[in-house]
Parts: sequence; structure tokens; C-alpha cells
Amino acid sequence: MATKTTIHDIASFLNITASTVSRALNNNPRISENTRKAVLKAAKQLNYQPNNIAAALRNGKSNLIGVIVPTADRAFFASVVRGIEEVANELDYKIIICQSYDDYNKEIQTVEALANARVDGVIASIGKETLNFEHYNALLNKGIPIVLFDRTTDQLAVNQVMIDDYEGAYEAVSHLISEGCKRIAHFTSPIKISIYKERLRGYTDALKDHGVPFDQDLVLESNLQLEDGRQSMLQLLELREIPDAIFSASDYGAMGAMQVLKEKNIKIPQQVALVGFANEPFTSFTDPTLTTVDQLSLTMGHVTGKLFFDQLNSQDKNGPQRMQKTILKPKLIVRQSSLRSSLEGSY
Amino acid sequence: MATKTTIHDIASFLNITASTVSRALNNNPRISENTRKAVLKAAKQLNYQPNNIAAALRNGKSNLIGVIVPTADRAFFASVVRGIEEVANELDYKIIICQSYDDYNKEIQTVEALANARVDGVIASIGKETLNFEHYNALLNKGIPIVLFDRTTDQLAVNQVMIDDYEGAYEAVSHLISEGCKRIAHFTSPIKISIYKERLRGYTDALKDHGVPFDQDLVLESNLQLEDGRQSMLQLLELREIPDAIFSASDYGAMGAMQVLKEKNIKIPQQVALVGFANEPFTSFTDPTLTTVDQLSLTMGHVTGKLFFDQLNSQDKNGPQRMQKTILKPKLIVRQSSLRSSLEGSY
DNA sequence: GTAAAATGTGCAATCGATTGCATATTAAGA
DNA sequence: TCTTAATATGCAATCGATTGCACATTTTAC
Repeated sequence: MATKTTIHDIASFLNITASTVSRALNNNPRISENTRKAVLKAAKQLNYQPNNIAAALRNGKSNLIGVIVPTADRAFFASVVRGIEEVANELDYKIIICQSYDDYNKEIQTVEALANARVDGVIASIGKETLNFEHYNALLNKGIPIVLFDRTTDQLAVNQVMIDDYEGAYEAVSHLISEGCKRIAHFTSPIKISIYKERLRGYTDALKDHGVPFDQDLVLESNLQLEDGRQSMLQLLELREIPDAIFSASDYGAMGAMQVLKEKNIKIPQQVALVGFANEPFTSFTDPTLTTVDQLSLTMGHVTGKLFFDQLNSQDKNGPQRMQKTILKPKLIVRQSSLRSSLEGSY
Repeated sequence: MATKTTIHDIASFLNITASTVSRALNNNPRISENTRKAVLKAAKQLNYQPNNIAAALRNGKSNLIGVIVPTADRAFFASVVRGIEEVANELDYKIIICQSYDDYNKEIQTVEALANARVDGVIASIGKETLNFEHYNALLNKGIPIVLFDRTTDQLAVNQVMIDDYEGAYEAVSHLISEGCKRIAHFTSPIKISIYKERLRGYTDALKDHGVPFDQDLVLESNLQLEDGRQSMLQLLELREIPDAIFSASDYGAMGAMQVLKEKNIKIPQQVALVGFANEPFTSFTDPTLTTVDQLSLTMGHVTGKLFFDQLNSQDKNGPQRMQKTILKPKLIVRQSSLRSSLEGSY
């Protein structure tokens, strides 16, 4: 049970003071080369391990960053977390992962707990239920910087990183139109966080810009899970005239539709083309493979991390909190489920 | 810029001492009901937020747990992390996520950094390269408890949680045999961490126990990624007599094989049956859906978390570190890729 | 009514590292 | 030789919360 050595132990070992040891370890230029070497040697010899907690207390800086996500095991969030960790790791910061479970009260508690843990900042994706942002403002008032990613809000004056959901949707729908689709349905969510609103807007605008009539019957709201996609698809099949394409705001929804279509022997993409959203890992393994919109999750993690640390370093000088949106351009991944043009006349 | 209030502020506000405030906030029974109420009221009024760092320094307990995984975005690890966080969250602990990237030196650095951060314990899955465990032993010597999950080792006297890879493999292969397969190939890894060794052993034993001859040509080593699976499958197709089933130690490997088989118009499972390992999210979306072995990742997270905290609480009393293996029974998920029996004579 | 026990607070040290302000030593300059 | 400027360390306070011990006040017991 090795009793931990402190700078005081090193100090008395060398007959100097803790101040000198501290300075030596921190490469303070006021320490002579000799003592520095002696300290380093003694530190190794005594198996010294710095106590970050003590330093954090004194410095008011913990080198910890809180990261709040709805759940850690969704592919998208897991990937962003990975990206953030990579950046943080580079700079000797550690990240504390917290899950809000999309629960408003949980999110409040979490934010408070992170404040108590004295994190140097918070990177978060807002919970679906969250409409009031006082808990985040409380952080800002304490001088704890925040960066939001993916699920953001204009109600907080903080830096944000997101993808251009509008653009992604617009491209996806334009692609379908260029593949010859004329009746394109859309699966969306009743939850009006901006990402779904934007995807819907992109869908609508793409139709308009290409002169394709908008039909309210073709816009279906659901939770966008697999089963929801199935239900929505079944509902569409009841229509007098079924759509010739579906743009789902989630890959799971699209997958549900794909299952139903296959069960009914409706050909994809010849009779109905499909496009999802998120580029979930499974989309490249389905049959047909699923066209989808990649959200650049790992990149988003990197960008968010960099933005956060840039801000952290600059804000020592500047006082005021900036608000700057970084919008990543999503990438349409065209796969078999929407590629009709190359199959001309094959059905 | 609300300057943070401390217990001293509360104390002087109420004309008492910080000791009393501290005791009141911690529900120390030696404090009268009146002062306790007054303190709580003042705390709220002054917007007091406890400083965990200060408490951690004094108590030698940070309420932080380090979690080390190879990468945070693999579905399995993401899910375990989620489970651990759920348990930790319940007990007011926070988890620090670190990625070792399967890099031995990185792992060493990470372990050290966590020690410096004064985490109360570490939960880890060992990197693939790691053969020497001194860095972990150093933690133990400092009194920092460790629990390992999934990728474990007998060289550390710590509690471990894993699935019964042997059993999972045994069941998978037995299942194939019961479906009438007689020439079963196995995709394994050259990396000899125990999980792959155990899966290989399960494969071998299942063959033996059912009187199916073992053929070294049918055991292929690779990194078990998608492309590796493709290569291995192509290699198998070169054999004079191709196998009628493949048990891959990874879902990706199995998926690669599936792709090749479909390209060659070889029927699954009629001509070649497939079983993977891990129950990756995509396996239920392939066509045919992929039979696989579920690793109970979320459960593993929960169990690991509970085991860890049980140990943390009990060890105050006991001195010696225990070593106890918790082995979860994996679950064979039978899907289309191996279900020949229900298709008798259909080809 | 007095000793003994219980109750409620305060004092001061502690956890380990950091740092502004001396102080001591040495080197440089006149 | 003596002053001035570097150079290298030490002193002591600080970050904020916790806690053993001491002390004062009340309550209980006989």
C-alpha cells in the first residue's frame, strides 16, 4: 500500500521546500537547472504522482470537461463522443460523460452536478423535452463555457455546431427527383426540435424548387423508429395512389418501410425509392443498401472539441461570450435504394 | 459574473462558523434543527454550490470513476458505457471516459492520468496489445480498485465480468450442426486475447462432442473486419470441398462472407449457413438476417457497475483485493442465415 | 440542588499544490 | 571595493470543505 508521495516528501528528501519542488516540476524558469534535475530524479525515485485535485482546487481549473448526451449508445452520439475525446485527450483534458436520457429534470440535475464537479466547461446536445434553458444560463453566469452540438438552440448565446439539416434534406429530395420520383413521401417527427423542422423544410423547398406538388397526405409524423416506419409505410400503401419514393428523417424509419415493401414484393427502388437520414452503420448492410444522409458524426466531435478549446483559450482574454454557428455540410450517400437511373427499364 | 459563494460566506451571513455550516449541509446529527434550517435557507438564498474539488481533496474521494475502452464508438463498448453510467449516476458518481485506441502506451498514459485525477476506481477493458499489466498493478498498489470487463486477464487479481465466449461459440456451432451442417468453417483472430481463444475452443469442442471432424483448413485467421470476411470467404470457395456453414468470431466477418456468397449466388442458409458473434445492430437488418451471439452489452455494463460499487463499498472494511469472475451467459439469436431446418427441400 | 450526561458550536489543522512577496546569494558594473 | 542587478529559494497564505477536540450551554438524574 504505497503511501502517496507529495511535493513535500520530495522537498524534505532534498532538503528544500515544496515551493521549489512545485516550481521545478512546472518548469518555472526561476529554478536552476541543477535543482530541477534533482527534483525530477527524486520524483521518479519516490514514485511521485501529482494530485490533480489539489492543483485544481488551487488553480480553479480541473481539466475536466462535461459532455452531456441523451444516451451514450446511439451510434451518432457515441461517435461524436469519440471525436471530442480525441481532441480533449490531445490537450490533456478528460471528459465526463453524462446521459440526460432526454429527461428534462435529469438534464437539470446533470448540469448542476457538473458545475459542482467544477468542470472547466460543458459540451452538450440538448434533450428533446428541453424548452427552458435556465440551467445552462446558470452555468454561463458562473463563467463555465458551453458549446452545443447537433441539438442546439438559439435561446442560448453560445457556440454551436450542427449539420445543415435543411441542406441534407434538400439534397436528398432533389436526388430522388432527379432519379425520376414524382410522389415523394416524408417521415418526420412530431417533436419540433429544429433538426426535424429543418429536414421538413428542406423537403418542402426541394419539391417546390423542382415543381413537384406538395401533398400533405404524404407527410407522416411518428417517432421514426423501425416499427413506426412500418406503420407509416402501411398507411401509405392504403392511399389511392401510393408514393414512388420516401424520404425518412431517420434511417430506422426508412428501414421499417423497406421491410414492409419487401414483404409486399414492391421493388426498391424501381417502384418505391428510399432515402434515410443519419448513415447509421446498418445502412450499408441492408439489401438493397440504403441511401442516406451522413451526419459526419466523428467530424462533428472533432470540430466541436476544437471550437470548445479555442473558446476556452481565447476567453481568458476576451470577456464576452460569443455565439457562432458552425454548420457542417452533410453528405448524401447514394446507395442502391434510390438508384433508379442505372436500372432503366429493368422492371 | 456571480462570484461563487462558499460555506464561509454562508457562515458569516449567519454569524456562525464554517464548521457548523458544513455539518448542517451534511446532515450531521450534532446540529440543531433550527440552525440546519437557517443554513439551508441561506444556502439557497446565496445560491451556494458545493465545491466537489475541495471536498475531494479533503476526503481523498473524488466520486469519479475512470472507464477505459478501446474506442467509445463501437456499439458494444458504447452500450457497456451506457450501462455503467446508469449505475454510477444512481450513486452520484460520474464517469470519465478514456479511449486506449488499443495502443499499449496510450493505455499506460491513460491509467496514469486517471490516477493523477484521483479517480476512486477504474473500470477497464484491456487493449489488444496489452501483455504486461504493471500499470494496472500500480493502481492497485495505490489502493485504487479495478474491475475489468469483456477483455480481461488472469494476470490481475481483480474482479472481472465477461461473457462465456466458449459457451456462446459452443452453442452457435451446436446449432449449426443441429441444422444439418457438417463442414463448418471458423473465422478467428490471430490476436490471442482470451475471447478469441475461447470462441475457438467452443467451436472445436462442439465439433468434437457432435462427432464432426475438425479440419484445420476451415479455420481462418484475420482481423475479422468486413473486408477480411470477404477475403476469407473467397479463400474458402477455392477449396476442393467448400464448407456448408461458417461461424465467424465477429459479425463483420460474417457479413463479409454474406456479401461474397450473395454475389456468387450461393444460397444462405441452404448452401452455406452463417453465424456471427456480437449481435451488432446491423445484424437484424441484413438480408437474410444474421444469426449471431448476443453479448448482453447493456447488462454487462450494469453488472460491471454494480460489482464495482459493491466492491468499493465493502473494501472499506476488508483489506484484501478479491478476484472473482462474473460470467454472463451469452444468448444465441437465431435468425434466417442459419435456419435451414424450416426450409427443408426448398432448394 | 448538584453532578453527570447530552447537546450544539467553535477552533484550528488538514488535504496537496501554487504563487506573491520577501530574502539570500552570486555575478556584473563602476 | 561597493552598489546594482540577476538568480535561486524560502515563507506563508490560499483554494473550500471537513473533522477531532475543546468548550459552553442545557437537560437529565438522583
